Amino acid sequence: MCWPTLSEAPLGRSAAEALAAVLRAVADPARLQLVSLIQAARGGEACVCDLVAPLGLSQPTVSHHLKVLLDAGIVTRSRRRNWAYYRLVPERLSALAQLLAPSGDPGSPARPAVRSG
Amino acid sequence: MCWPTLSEAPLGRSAAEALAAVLRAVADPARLQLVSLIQAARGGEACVCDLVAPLGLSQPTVSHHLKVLLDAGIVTRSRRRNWAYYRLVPERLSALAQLLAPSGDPGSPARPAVRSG
DNA sequence: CAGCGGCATCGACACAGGTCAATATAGCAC
DNA sequence: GTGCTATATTGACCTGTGTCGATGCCGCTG
Repeated sequence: MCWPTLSEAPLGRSAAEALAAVLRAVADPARLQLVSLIQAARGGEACVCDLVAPLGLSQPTVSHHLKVLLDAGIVTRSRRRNWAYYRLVPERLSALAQLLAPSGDPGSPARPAVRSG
Repeated sequence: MCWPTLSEAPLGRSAAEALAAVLRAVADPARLQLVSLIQAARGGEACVCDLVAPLGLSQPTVSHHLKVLLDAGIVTRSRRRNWAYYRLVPERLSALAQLLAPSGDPGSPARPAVRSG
């Protein structure tokens, strides 16, 4: 998927809503911890049973957060035996990062202020 | 400000909440449009009167969204005459992007999956 | 077949947050 | 001073959502 350029044209309403929907998926402490835990997990994947304890939330709540991340395309799910393994989609996070700061350089702003009028 | 590494150690609760607070500031369609409009504005700054019409929201609502961005450090405010001029802080957005995808390369994931799981 | 473990869904609750109308504040013109 | 313009704040409403307990579904075990 290719989002419609945060910093080029003045973002339309629907484009802004689509981008905001994905950002809202990661704008939650529990889901940020889930992303961090999944990424740090051995093999780059983790099942729900390994995620409930570190978060200190109930199992249904963890499942809910994982579904939000799944619907946003941040993670993928694969069922093996009785367990559901979640895995990150790094391209999605990279694409999101690109939209926030296309240049990616903290030292060279994408749009420097005009200095001589 | 330096946030505590999304993808290294398994993010603690308070660290996740701090990061989520800043992400929540930009995870809103109106505020994304504001960021886009301010960045595209001449001189890199815009006053409230120029932002109300494109957003199609009331003036108090636009002021509210600008305050959220201001409190999150996404924009700065400077008053001249009767107008309040808002300007982006590109470092803040870049720092946020770095946290989401430290590598920044969509083609080279930060943590490749081990194959002998 | 019955039983059990892992995960998802449902229903309900409480709180956060986006929106507006009304009002307040600050600076300029007269 | 009064009045006007630009912006910020307040109060209220209503939707969205994070949370849990209870329950349902699925696959494995015996």
